[in-house]
Amino acid sequence: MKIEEKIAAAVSEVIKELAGTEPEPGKIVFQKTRKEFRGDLTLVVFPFTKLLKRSPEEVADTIGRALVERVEEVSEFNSVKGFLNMSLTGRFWLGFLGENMDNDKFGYAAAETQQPPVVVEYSSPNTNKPLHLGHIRNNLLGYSVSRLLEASGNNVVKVNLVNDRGIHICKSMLAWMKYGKGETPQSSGKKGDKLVGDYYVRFETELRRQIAGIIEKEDIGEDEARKKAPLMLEAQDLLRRWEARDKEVVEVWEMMNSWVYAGFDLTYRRLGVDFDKIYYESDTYLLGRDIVMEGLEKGVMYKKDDGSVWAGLSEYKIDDKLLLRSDGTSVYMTQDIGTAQLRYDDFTPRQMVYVVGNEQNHHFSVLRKVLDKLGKPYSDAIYHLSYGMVELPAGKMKSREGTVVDADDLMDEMAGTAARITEELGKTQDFSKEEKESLYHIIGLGALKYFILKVDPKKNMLFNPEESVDFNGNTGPFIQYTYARICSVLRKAGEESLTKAPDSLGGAVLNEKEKQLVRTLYDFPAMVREAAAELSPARIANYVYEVAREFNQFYHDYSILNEEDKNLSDMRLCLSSLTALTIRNAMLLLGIEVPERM
RNA sequence: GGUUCCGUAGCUCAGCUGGAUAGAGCAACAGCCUUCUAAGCUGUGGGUCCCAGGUUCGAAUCCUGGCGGAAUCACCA
Repeated sequence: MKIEEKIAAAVSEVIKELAGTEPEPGKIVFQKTRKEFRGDLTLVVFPFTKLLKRSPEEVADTIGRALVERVEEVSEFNSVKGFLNMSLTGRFWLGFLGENMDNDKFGYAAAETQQPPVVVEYSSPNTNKPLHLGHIRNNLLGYSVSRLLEASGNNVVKVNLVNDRGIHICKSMLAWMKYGKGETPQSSGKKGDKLVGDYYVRFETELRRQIAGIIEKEDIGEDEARKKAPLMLEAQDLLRRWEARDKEVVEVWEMMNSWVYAGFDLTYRRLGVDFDKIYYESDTYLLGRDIVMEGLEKGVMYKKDDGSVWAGLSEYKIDDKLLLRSDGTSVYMTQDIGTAQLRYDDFTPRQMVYVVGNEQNHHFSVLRKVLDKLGKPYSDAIYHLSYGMVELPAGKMKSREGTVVDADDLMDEMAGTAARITEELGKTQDFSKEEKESLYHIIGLGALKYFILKVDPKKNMLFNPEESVDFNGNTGPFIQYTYARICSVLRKAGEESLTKAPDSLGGAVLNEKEKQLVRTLYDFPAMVREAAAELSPARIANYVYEVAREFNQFYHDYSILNEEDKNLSDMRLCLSSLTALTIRNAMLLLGIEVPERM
């Protein structure tokens, strides 16, 4: 039983004896005692003053006295204006330390294998352009949330839904067919996704030229001109040929997509994310159409005179949603209906998490309602993890203005900065070339990932390419550095004294700083559960920063290896060891590696 | 216009289901390396928690109404 539960039970007991009735269980909540007061746990007693008909001070004192008497782990208490601060015994904290210092999985719960899984969809790229900063936030969130769910005992299936068909794909295909002269990644040395992206840009450039010409000649609006532009008509024709399985078109499509996938694979690998299953829209969009047709037969959807099929949503006070165009082709919503069904058939998950930007909030709320109308049992299992935009100092990223921050370029820059700073500090003089490269990658990505994940997912965030590459303060490298420092101490201490250490724990007394650190480490398992429940890596990021900061204070103030009292020295080694484990495990939940030297 | 989200120090962000005097980092200034890694530590200055009501013993946090910003409401994805 956790100590909080034990104390809560005792509090409940005391109140029952005095007042005759037990307080509601939810009213007994503990918080960490604030630094300026003495104690480890604080109970707010205001909720009980009415029940006991006494002043907050009296209530706090009464409960405090009873707890010291009845709960052996509670050593003393003080009360300030209705706040009951209690201290736990050194024995309790040292016991916690000894039990966990060797626990590689500290903070992680074992998977409940019987439970149906949670499916997490993330990344979901289009195959017409390379990944950029926005995708990075998506990928990091999706990966981290998956790890969080795993660490709190869930079975998790990570899936990617690749949007590999549609008019946008046809645009880059068309440009390549018209202007490409057979260029391939091999012939040009370009990364496949970059090459295809270049042709997408080329299409847009040529298209704009045509539109401008049409507007000038015919004096019509831009939207109208766009519809008439020959390139646009050709792209639409290409889509129709693709849907008709035209051999030539399908070949080009397969070839260009394979280039893109090779490019994505490299980016994913560098980013450190992966998937258990990849869905392709080209495989699933027809299923959605079938389901919609079923809905039509059952009468939950309706057909307009022009042949288009709609879901009526007036009962939810929102506009009806088109599900099939008048020409019978499907839209984005149709396809998502299909993939939801497929996912349900594949895994019967208890929850389906979609990591998708907040610009699609409306889309997902409609998706749930449509699935509900269709009578699908999994409509409630759909959860849209909606995250905010990544903005640049100049505002939103715009491909037209060339302000898109490319994922590969960004990772290169981060590693480059890591290399420059590390060399300046002279930290890697005895590193081999491979070791250096690996380290700079770890630090550069650590900085990037931490920077992005420490922000609450639902908030928009600002990314300043000039300033964001900070390695001091509340940053990934700071936390990695703390870890490397601890490793250095542990290396010097050697294996033997560390394994012997728990035996001598009994003889040590924790000072305030040490106790504060242990207290923070103690919170880690609960923190993982909370972060998983909220699907918020930011909680872990901010927590692990606090751990690192507290350790550095302790490290600065007290000597570990040069402490003469052997009991103290050993205890501090244990404390350092558990701190390192906590930092490592927390960072791994964020998808961030930690180096043993830096 | 409807809906949803956001608004906390000069800047970037924390602040858990309501709890004590609202916290970090960056930037500025002042200190600390013959001692386990100074990517560190310590200190100083910096706040109308957007505004106004309400609920409560207690509100940055919950409710209502404003103001400001973002997203969305496509036979786009």
